[in-house]
Amino acid sequence: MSPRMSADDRREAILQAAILEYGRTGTHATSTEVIAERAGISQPYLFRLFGTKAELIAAAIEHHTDGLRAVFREAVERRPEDLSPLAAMGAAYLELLEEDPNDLRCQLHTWAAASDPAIKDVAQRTYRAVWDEVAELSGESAEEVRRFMSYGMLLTVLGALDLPDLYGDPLQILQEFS
Amino acid sequence: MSPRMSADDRREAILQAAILEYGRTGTHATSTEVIAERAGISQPYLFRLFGTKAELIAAAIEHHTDGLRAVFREAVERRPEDLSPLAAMGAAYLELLEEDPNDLRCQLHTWAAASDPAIKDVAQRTYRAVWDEVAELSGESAEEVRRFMSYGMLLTVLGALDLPDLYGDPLQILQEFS
DNA sequence: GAAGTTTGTGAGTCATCACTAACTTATCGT
DNA sequence: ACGATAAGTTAGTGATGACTCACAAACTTC
Repeated sequence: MSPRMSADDRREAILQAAILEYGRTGTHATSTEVIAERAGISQPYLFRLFGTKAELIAAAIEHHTDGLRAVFREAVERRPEDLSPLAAMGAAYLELLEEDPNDLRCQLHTWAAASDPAIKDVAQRTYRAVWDEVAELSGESAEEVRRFMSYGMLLTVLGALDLPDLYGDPLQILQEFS
Repeated sequence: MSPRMSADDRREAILQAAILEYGRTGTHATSTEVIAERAGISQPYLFRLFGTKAELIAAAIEHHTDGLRAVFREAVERRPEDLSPLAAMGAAYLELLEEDPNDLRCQLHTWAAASDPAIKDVAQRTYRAVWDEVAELSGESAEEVRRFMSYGMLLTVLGALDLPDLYGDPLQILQEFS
């Protein structure tokens, strides 16, 4: 009757659905029901594939971070010659934010939920992974990387709050890294 | 039998309890039950005083922001002569973070939950209030204020994630604002 | 000291949610 | 064709949580 999928493909579909809903509402306000619905399966099957909700969320966070790192890598690889790696990553991040404000809200939810032991580990690991990736791709000093990350945090928060006017002119900020 | 309190005092006590629990676990993972328990009253009475959970949380957020702004104001007023207002506020923020990491996590939860219409308004208003307060107390340019806020965001996130090593030497950062 | 007001509680309701058990149905190797 | 396995569902269960109702006990006022 219904078209079937390999378990791996289905897991992938579920992760995408989970990231979407997680970005909108965070761990505790997101039911496994709505994730399953968005993924096009019944809710019990989700538990068969991921065991518990906590494991699903952890996997979704990890998956989301992988995506972000890939975006950074591609941005640096495909940047025009006159652009610094940091400026390229900054521009890519800005684009992500404009495309879908809920996507980057995933990170905010993860950081906030880091006091929950079920999240803390993934939260720390993924954040450090992004930081390290930025450091490596840019090749800049620790201070410069920190400055970049701090503007990233600001952007993320202002994006989540929908207060773009406080950010002033994004392009001006980007130029600081070029 | 039990010692009584004026409704206003009780409201204040509940708000403090709410802030504490909210900082630990966020809106949806915090039950009105545990807030009531911490405030020393029954859970139904909490609803009598605040109407709904959403209103209670909104009030708690507002209250928490008032506290933060007061800390900034006092830090600036009582600073030694050779310290800039921004450096004084930065030092005060660092102290807050060391005293109680959960306290500043309130903000993270609020920003993340801003996609919820019940929170969005308070989230925007309180964030802008802090920003404006910093701008006014410091008297610095928009760019400098933004730089300060961005380091604040970074600090908040690293504090919540318990990754102090990524912050490098906090004092070095503070000197950038002196 | 009684009437009225304010502070408070105990017991319950209804919805939601993470998770399970038992049962189908498609797909694939042989 | 057929048995095995992998993909999927329906119908629950027990716990929790926001919120209500009816009632009790403390202050206040005259």
